[in-house]
Amino acid sequence: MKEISKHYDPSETEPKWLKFWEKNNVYKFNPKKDGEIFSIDTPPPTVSGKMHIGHAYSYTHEDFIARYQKMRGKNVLFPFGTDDNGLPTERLVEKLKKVRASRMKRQDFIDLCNITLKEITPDFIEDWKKIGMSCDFSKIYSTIDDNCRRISQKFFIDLYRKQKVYRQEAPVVWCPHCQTAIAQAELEDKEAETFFNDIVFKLPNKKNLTISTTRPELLSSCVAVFVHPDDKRYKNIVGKKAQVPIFGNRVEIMADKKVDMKKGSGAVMCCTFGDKTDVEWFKEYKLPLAVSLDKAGMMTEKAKKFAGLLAKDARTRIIEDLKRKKLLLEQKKITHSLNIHERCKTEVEILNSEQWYVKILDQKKKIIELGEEIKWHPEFMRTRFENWIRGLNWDWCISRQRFFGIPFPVWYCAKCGAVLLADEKDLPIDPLSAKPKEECKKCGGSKFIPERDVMDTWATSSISPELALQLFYKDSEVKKMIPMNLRPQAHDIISTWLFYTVVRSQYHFENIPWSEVMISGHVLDSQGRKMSKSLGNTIAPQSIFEKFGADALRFWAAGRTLGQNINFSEEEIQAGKKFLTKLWNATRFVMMNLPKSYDYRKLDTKKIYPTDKWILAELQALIETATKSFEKYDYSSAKMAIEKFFWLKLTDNYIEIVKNRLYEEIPKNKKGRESAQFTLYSVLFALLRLLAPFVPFATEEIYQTFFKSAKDAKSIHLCGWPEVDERLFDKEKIKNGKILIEIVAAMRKHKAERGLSMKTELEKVEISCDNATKKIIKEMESDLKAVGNIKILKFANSKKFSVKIA
RNA sequence: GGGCGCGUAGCUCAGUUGGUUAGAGCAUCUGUCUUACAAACAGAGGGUCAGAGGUUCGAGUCCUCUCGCGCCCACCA
Repeated sequence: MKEISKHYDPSETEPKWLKFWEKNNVYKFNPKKDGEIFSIDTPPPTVSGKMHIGHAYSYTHEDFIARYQKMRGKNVLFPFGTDDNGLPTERLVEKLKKVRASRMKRQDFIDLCNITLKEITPDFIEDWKKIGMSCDFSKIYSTIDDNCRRISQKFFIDLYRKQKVYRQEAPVVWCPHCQTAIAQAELEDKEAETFFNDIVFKLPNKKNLTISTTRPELLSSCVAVFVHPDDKRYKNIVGKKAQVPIFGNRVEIMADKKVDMKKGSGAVMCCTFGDKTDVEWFKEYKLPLAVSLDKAGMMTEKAKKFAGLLAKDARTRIIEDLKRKKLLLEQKKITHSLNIHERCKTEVEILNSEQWYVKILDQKKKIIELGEEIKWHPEFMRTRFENWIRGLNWDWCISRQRFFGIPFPVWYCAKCGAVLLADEKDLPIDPLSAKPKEECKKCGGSKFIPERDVMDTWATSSISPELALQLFYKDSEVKKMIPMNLRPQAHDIISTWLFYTVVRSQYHFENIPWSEVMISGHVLDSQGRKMSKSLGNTIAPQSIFEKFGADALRFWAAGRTLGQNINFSEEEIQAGKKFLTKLWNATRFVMMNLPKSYDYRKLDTKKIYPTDKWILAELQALIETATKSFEKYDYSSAKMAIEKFFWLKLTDNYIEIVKNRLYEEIPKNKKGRESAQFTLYSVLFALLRLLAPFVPFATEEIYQTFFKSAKDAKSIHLCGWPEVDERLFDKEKIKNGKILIEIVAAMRKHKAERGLSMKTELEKVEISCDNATKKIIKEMESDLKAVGNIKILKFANSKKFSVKIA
């Protein structure tokens, strides 16, 4: 055999096998191929420049499963796509190109987005290949491409026809920075310091009514004052009017149980809109609308002399004004939490505006039930899903007053306002450039106003099963592929992507979108903190590929139970690399001791030595454990079992024990050598296949270098999952191996304690044991004597097992 | 305030339905050039399983409470 390096070098092998897999279509999906289909609704990553370590962590998890299923003989549909429309993409382009969408012509900005995506997407996807994803990369969808626009619009029309989507003017969560409506799921909390201001409202009897507020700038929006119905202090003023300071208008004092008597003065102003309670009161008591903030977060004419100011500045000016007029009694510094927009961290407002909504509030119970039909891994993630649904307060607002997104295929009749939908045959369309082909069905009008809004990015990604399936199936074939087998994703988007997909699937197909979901955790830094750019504790996966290789990274990612967060640790990744070196060297050893073009299938299995039967039994147990674990999506248990077998059983013990049989040149023990050769070869080959889902590059390199002969599968990943050989099935032998290892350990300890070399000859070893144990040891006597270099092996009859060494 | 997860060796984590003396890797210490691997190998030390109570012949594991950490949600006047 030619000289082969003692070290395994991922930087050399990984790019080589990437090319090989692509060239040989190893992961290409053929819908017509035989075998049960296993379909995966791969998360389309949001195009963001570079893959981050969290991606690397959760995408490898799903790849473990995809590769396992493939080796089990399933026809695995593992598609790939990118999510690249909506606000996230707009923000990325604004950052990369240093532009502001709001200051550009609409079409220019859209063009720039498309150009930018073309520039950055290929590099972005490259990292997903580098990490060893076994997706079919030959067909990729992008959520902004023509086909996705078509499907997204088609499904919108479906929602409209099924009356699951409606347009309404109502208070909605609004981001003044992005100048668009957003959904509840896009909110984050932020702790902030502010002042709780005690402000004087005048009562008709000239007495003062103190109102506490953090938002004095909304005074001009005040439409009522509320007190608690049981509050004795205010009993006789309910129904009377209070005068709003500075602005002078009078508003009714009303009683409602939502008021907290203990908070502030126990009297609260209701503005349209300061918070969610204001919205509830507005609706319940049919209060008038008083808008003092515009879509950009600036004061309106309603705020009179404060008009045109930013809310923040208006607050300062109003406070000054109140102070001068002696209408500000006290300012208390408090910390409260407020809602910010997750994309830009701006404090959100509630604004009245016309938006498209998908009905979800009337479906809460149904969606929770659907969640129960899906199998969750881990199970507790379902609770998060249910909690989120129970807490929902708004229907899902899907319209965005933005630019780079999928347009609504809708016009409005200029005369009567009726909605006119585009014809499905014409999709995808942009209502801004296309014109309807018919007249208004309601009034016969022929003038139309196009919808300028675009859809929220989740409105498209929530039909990802269909986007993925359409890469390989016709429109008419999609329905029969639902539910798909698996949705893999991380836990942070249970309330968005996962939830919305269940909703959409129910509306379009009256079915769950997938039968199982697997939810990954996050990567934290070595101290368990969230990784963030501001903390400077992020790790680029690209630097890990370079330093340790993708396999080492994958090995690390397999080390934590599914659903749990993991602390980043370079030492752990180092350990993965060490494992590969060991695997490489163990293989080298085996191959050095095999004849050329060895065919393990030829050996008569009746001639297997007892010691060899032990390791084969261990292998059988391992295959069973690994299979069971993978079926439960518990890849970390599988990995751990494989690792322990390899290191503790195979290399530390079995190989050491049979070495001498292999070294023997004289054919007096030809059978012993052949049995060891057969065992080593078949154990290692099985082990390699068990490891292939975790470390696809290294196992491919080893397979191609040492195992593959002309008639074998062209890749380890096409070799199939190892199976237990019925002829060798004997689990009882595991117990025999335990006895053997115990004796070996005793001899090693004896030598180590005396500082002796492991080669040192032992004059006499005496084993005390019962007759049954003696029989077992006797069977393996020659191996035992050889590994310990024992001159005389003696037995003593005793119920208690012990080893005496002289 | 509610929900979920976590708390096991110095560190990172396993520990299946309760069942001998609680495991692994990293780190530490001692030794070994041993014809796969010295980035290796052999051995050793190291734990009141967060705390308290309970169920049980038996609890890291089941129940109750308390404490600590993390995440999600609510509160936002």
